[in-house]
Amino acid sequence: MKGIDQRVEAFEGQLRKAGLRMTQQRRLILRVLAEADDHPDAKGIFTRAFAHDPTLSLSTVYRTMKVLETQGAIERHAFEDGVSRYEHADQAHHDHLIDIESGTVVEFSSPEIEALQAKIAAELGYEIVRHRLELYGRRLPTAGKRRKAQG
Amino acid sequence: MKGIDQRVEAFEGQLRKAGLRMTQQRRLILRVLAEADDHPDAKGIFTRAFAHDPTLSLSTVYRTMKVLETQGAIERHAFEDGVSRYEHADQAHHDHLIDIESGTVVEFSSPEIEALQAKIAAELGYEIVRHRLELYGRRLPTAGKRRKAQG
DNA sequence: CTAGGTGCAAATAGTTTGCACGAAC
DNA sequence: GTTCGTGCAAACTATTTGCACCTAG
Repeated sequence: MKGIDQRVEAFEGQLRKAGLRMTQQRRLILRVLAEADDHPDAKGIFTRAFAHDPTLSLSTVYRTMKVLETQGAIERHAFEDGVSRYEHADQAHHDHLIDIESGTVVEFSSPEIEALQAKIAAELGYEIVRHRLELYGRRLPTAGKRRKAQG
Repeated sequence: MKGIDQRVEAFEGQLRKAGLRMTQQRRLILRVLAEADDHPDAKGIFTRAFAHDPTLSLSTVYRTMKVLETQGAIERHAFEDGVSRYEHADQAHHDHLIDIESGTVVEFSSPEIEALQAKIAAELGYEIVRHRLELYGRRLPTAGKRRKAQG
């Protein structure tokens, strides 16, 4: 897991490399994204950034998100609630499990599932460009000690 | 695969059982849905139905879709384009592969993937209520003869 | 008859865009 | 000094809703 500052620098590097300007607004939004460990939507990002710069506008957030998505610096997800949610893309690919009661998003990854997806697609005559896998579930009433699946 | 009329009757039965009225508009929308072998959005359904009854309104389509979804008679999907797309639910569960060039939607199902999903969720302490799996791909340049995966 | 359904228009919610001004390079 | 980016307000798209009228049961 990268540190916040490294992540902001990485974002900045991506923008510069693409010949884009590093404005105060973008720097601020980048920092908010780097600090986020959840999947905020545009308004959420705006709210957090607005606290540091009350002149920021929501349009700028949307425009910045679009730029960053194009650069591949962030990923946009559209969960069931209909709004676009974002997360920085400096991490390994993963899918999401959404707690239907609390809205909590848990990340996981499964190479086995990925492999099966590729196989199925190939059988249908397709090559997968990207995919979306979301599990919507309810917390199991367990005694305790569970840990994060990874692998 | 059920016939169109049987499907319309099934829809009608579901509505009646729920104590809801069978109006001309609903009958028409039901027929459009029963005849659809794709995944139309509200406007698409409206357009097809409107051809048979120019007094129909888009609001009625939306309201009807909501009722049908509540009854479990149809399924609503939100693919990447952002709009809600619908399909009748009188078929076995399946997921979708979307051709990113043509927009064509191919259906498939994989018990292996479903099993893995359940396993992963359980490891995270969750029970799956529903899920969403969409593959976005490009057609492979093949010589020919491929068939629908089903397994 | 009368509760539920419909059409229309207006309201929402999320997101995008035109324009004039300001800032990064 | 140019060009790109920003704020604001207005536009847009998908969907929902209030209201008066209509119709299925």
